[in-house]
Amino acid sequence: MTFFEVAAMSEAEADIPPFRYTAAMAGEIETRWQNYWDEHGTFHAPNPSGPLSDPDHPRAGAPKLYVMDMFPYPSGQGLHVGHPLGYIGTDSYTRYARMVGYNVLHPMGFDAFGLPAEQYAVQTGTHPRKTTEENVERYRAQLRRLGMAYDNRRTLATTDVEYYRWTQWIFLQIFNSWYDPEHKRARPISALVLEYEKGDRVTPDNRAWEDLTDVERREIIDAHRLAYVSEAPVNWCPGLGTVLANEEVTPDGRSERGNYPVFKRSLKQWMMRITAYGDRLLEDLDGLDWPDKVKAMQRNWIGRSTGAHIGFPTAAGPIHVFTTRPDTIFGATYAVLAPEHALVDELVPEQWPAGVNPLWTGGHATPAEAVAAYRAEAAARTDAERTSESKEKTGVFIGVYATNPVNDARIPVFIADYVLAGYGTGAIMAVPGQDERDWEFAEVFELPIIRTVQPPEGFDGKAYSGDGPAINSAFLDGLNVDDAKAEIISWLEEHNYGYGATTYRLRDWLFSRQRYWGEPFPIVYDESGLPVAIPEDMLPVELPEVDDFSPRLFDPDDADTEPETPLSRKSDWVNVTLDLGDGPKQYRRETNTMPQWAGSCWYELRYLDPRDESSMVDIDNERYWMGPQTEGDPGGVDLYVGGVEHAVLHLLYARFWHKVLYDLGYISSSEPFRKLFNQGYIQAYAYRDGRGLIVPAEEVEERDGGFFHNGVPVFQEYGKMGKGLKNVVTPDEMCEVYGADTFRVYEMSMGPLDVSRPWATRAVVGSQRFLQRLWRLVVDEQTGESRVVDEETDAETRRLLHRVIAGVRGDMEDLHFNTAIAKLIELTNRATQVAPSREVIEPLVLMTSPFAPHLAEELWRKLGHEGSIAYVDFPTPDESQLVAESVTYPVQVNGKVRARVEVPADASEEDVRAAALEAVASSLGGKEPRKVIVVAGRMVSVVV
RNA sequence: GCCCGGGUGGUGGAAAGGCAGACACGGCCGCCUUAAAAGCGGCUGCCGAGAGGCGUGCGGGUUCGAGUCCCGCCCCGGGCACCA
Repeated sequence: MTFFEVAAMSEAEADIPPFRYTAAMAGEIETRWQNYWDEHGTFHAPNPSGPLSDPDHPRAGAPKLYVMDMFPYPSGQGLHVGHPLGYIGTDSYTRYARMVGYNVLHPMGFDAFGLPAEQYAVQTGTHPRKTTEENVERYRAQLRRLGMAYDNRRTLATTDVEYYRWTQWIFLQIFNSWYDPEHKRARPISALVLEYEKGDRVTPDNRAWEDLTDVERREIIDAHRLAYVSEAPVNWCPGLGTVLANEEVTPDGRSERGNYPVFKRSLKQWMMRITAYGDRLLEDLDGLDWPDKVKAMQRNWIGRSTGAHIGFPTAAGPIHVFTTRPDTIFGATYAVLAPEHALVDELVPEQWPAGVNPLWTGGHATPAEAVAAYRAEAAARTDAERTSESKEKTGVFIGVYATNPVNDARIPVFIADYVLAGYGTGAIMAVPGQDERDWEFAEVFELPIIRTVQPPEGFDGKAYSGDGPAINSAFLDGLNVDDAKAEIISWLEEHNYGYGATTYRLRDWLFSRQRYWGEPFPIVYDESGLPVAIPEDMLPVELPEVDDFSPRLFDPDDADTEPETPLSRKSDWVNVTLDLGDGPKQYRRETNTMPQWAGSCWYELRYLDPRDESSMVDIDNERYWMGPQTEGDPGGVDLYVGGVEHAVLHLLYARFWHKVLYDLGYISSSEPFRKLFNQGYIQAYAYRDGRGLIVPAEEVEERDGGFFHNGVPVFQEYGKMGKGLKNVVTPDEMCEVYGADTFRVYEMSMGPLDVSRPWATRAVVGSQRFLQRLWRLVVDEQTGESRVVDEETDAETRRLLHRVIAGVRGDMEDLHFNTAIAKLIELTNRATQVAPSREVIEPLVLMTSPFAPHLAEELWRKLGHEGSIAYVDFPTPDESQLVAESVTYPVQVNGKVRARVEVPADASEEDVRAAALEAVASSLGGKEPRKVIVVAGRMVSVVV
């Protein structure tokens, strides 16, 4: 028998009073109130205008509060108790906010495109839409059972045709825009066309615009679009049959999903020009109320570095390097290209130059052989080997010398795998004196080392990368690093050797996937092979029915394969006749679909105005809920709660789309999420037997400090809740055995919302006892009648009541739900010891309602009120009750507490001092105190 | 290696520089009960019979007073990592 069966049985068989707050009683109350809320639309939030406006709503025109959770992907497993932690947190917080007067918007939706439904479809033939919709319904039912106060009119799933219609519409806005670096914002592509037409902008080859063919013009324009097709190296994953974004590839070169090998291949794919927004995505982080950790991760991912591009002349043309330390150029004693660098083949000479150091040639007869051998060696090395810390620097001389433009020094050119093809220009000037990696390389290959920054006195390291005066650097000597940088950059620009530059680690976002279950692109191709946008009035482009949902899959290790999309096999859909303005013509549809991130890039906007059929969102509604509140405020959702795992991917993409829509004037906020909060995770113990097999966690007993399964010792481990570890506990089981309110209170009282913690079913009973005591304060368990009396409570209880009110309010504002609940328990425990006075019980019920809403509604009724508790004013503390009548001062002698004295709250400092000294007289042993410190209201400290 | 978090009873966790361990789980004792469960009440950081002493990862420091602030370490978790 499982824990839950035992618990359910003992309850059923127990001889309990007829009106006790049991799980069965809770279940009945909870269902009844969930129905009431639905029928009355209790949690509908009024918009200022449009179909969702409601001037008669109790919060119409009130200050607004927009709180959102990261919506879930509805998996086939349903929710476990870890999932709703954040949801219960935001639900409790928003229920509180509603009671203190806010017009609260708190919606919920589903991120429903994605791989699992598609993979299930491939295996079983079930349409992913069917699986997805069933899973969404299951999630909805589970969340409803927990009493979530969502505005259900605003719910959405990214797979709804009416939703992805607008996802496609946004794609078209991005496609039809370009980034104007002069105005530092996106502008309509038509403005760019106009510039070319007027001759304000020159074409790449300087020909006049009117002399270009239509196709040539389109190619020029397409090259500026924020969404564009490019033939570029992408991450091709044969095992998944699709390409992946950089963010979806792990550092060891495998797919984040499925852990298949990923290969760099040049393929034609859709890209989003997120790099154009690099500066703004970086700088605007400063104005966001986000965890520093997440900001740091985004900064790191964007990876902006400023420096210079510098040309180092060679016989075959200049080598362009990027450096963040142009000030050290006098110390550049060699140059390095990435092994794959395109210039290498052009540079390599027939013969080694005379007198070459044999160490540099790798023992090869000619430079060409040395290069080929090194390339083969580098390609065979895994990434892990390549970057392993202990690895000695490798490389090979390619037989040519470049010229250092500042002093005409002849410097050898190497290829080495410590220079990456994908960053900067794929080439560096090596300055061993100031760069640790270059120093190591220089030691291996016996290259000269010249310091150009004076290290501080006593510096005994090798490369010195800190600040200091320049040395050995001609006209830079004596300048500090920053000044030397500025000086050398203007010198380089003046002499045409280089220019100041900024590079980013951030790459453009690979936006197409070779999958079925995603948004189709609103794009067709004409006879020129160039993309043509589907007009907005022809949206949505619906996902067609197909027989085979899978892309073509390959041997995961076979890099030499080509993607084939599921939609491409549907030729009657791919080849289409459309009238796009110049009469019916034949077109070929785009057969890629959008990545799963697309739908979650803008859902915060659609919640605002889900029924708007003429626009994505009405800007008046957007301005009310998300607009900037003060000068310099970026606007956005007031509180966005979710896991830290989305720190880079989702949050960076969503910010990017939001900024494009802002630039184009569709919305008033420049950031989607003003405040971000990362909730912790609930994990659980799992158990393995002697053979290493997982046993069901709920069947394990703990005794004598050990764990046993059917009497056999097992070993405890800790991890994510999941089928694999056989340690899943579901909210449905919790509702069954304890009721939703108990479950909610338990999750909120376990600890602070942002801390991860282990699940402990057996501890849930503490929350149930709390709610049962609260219930008993109001309801006679034998008769079901109210026990509450109208007499005032005693003075001490009254002071506690107001202290609790003040404390709970503060805790709620700070999302400190665990301490708020502790205070409510304290008040409840006090209230059970005195007469059940309405003066105490009503505010107690109100304060408990954000956490245990069904129970609170029920008790509010029993206290004689009508309607819902949802919009009743939250209790306000009586300030006069917050000052105690008397204060107990601990008295310290030399830092140790030796006595306590109770004095009237208004006692003077002298009186407190006198009382304290008298109380510790014996501890002083007749010695005269050297110093007596009285901290008003706190304590007395005596020093002898 | 670098950048963030975090180390408090048997457990989850509380503590504007001011009584360390609120609240809860578990444990022990008691009431109720033929009995058990539920419920209710009491005790529960460690050492000590007690008086008392010791206690917030370790070592220093500032302070009348440090879990909290400063310096140097150790351990755990997360992120990044040859990014020029």
